[in-house]
Amino acid sequence: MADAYHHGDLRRTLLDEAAHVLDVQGVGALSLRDLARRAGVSATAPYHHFKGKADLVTALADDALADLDAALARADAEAAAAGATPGKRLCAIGVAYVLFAVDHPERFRLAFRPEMGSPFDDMADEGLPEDLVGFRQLVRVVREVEPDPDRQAPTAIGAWSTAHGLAALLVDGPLRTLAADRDRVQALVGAVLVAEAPRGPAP
Amino acid sequence: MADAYHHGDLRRTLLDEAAHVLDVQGVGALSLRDLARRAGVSATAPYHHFKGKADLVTALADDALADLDAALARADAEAAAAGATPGKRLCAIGVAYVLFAVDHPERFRLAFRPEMGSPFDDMADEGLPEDLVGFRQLVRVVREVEPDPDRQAPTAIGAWSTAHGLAALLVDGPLRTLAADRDRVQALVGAVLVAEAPRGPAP
DNA sequence: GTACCATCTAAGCACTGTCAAGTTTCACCG
DNA sequence: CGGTGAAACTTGACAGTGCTTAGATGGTAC
Repeated sequence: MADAYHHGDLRRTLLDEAAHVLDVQGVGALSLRDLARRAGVSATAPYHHFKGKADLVTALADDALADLDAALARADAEAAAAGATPGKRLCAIGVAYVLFAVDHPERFRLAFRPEMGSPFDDMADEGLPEDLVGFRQLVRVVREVEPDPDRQAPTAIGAWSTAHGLAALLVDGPLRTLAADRDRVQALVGAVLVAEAPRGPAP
Repeated sequence: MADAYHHGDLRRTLLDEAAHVLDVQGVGALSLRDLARRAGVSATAPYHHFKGKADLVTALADDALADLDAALARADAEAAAAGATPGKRLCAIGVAYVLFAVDHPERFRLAFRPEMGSPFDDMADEGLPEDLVGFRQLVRVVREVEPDPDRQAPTAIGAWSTAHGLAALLVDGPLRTLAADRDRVQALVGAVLVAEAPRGPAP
């Protein structure tokens, strides 16, 4: 079955191996040949499953974005189950966003790094790929927090921007030294999100 | 003077050429050998001015960050000269931040991309390299907007996060399609920054 | 004038992504 | 059961990369 030829599911194996390399060594360490070696196949075997390196990396980025998305959806669902107000749910999503970035910096980076193709390349007119549950929930929650329809878009983009920016500054920017201390990160995220929260109906 | 040997200022030439390649072809297209070729020197000449590729790219990232910083400082100075309130100045800095990212996406990306070394590697305890004028001005303006000392840090980080996040989403994220339309970007930035502005003393 | 030293060159290694052509194996159809 | 076509994989090769080691060059200070 896994007898050299007809490996079984080489595509999946390559992606899994790539995810592992990504997490422990970073994007720069990704090499098709190395991945092939790890999977026990020849150097050119991956070309039967991906158009090239860029294609593989894009698939990996898709997975990474899906992971982030799942984390957001989970956080919102938990908050909702606990009976949180829309404001608190928005906050929970933001915290989950930043914590995901801090916990999986390489995955987070890759999701938003289009140097060889990006998950956002195929976008609907609405501005979001269809299958991003967590983000759709964000938009929905914003709609509850912000009653004025004209201000919903800026509010949603603003909330996302703040969370994303904070995550980026913690992962790649000048706040990097803080990222090691998870408790401090959580406190900081809370403080920032509260300070920047939209002025919707009080919680 | 520029007679093959003792090129004159190879280091500067290489960085300039690199900046050009960066702007028109992206980080991925940067290659030491190519840069050497463009400068008309042998493939290994750059190694007498940089420890390696990572070192050159880091220097380039430093330059990029300095450019961004200068843009911020300029924007704030102009706003201040026009007699803007602290709130408006903060907004002007934010707009300048996002517009810089949209106008020079590759430079912006590189400044916050530590794959081969980052401008933030040598950081003071305060959390910022000393020579970042624009950012120091940001902090100063925040101090005027937010009187409560305990909330100044979160407010400053929040403002920075929002601007940075919005910039990142416009450059690398799902808002990429908007980035082409500069007017729309400007409007969006205004709307978002107003929505997320700290609730300091009214303007 | 000569010794020094920063600057540059030349040759070579190990590695990469990718292409072209050949080989193996499986699934299906008579 | 035997054959056939296609998918999965291999071999071999090419151009390009970063980087190291060893040598050539030329301005500068004694």
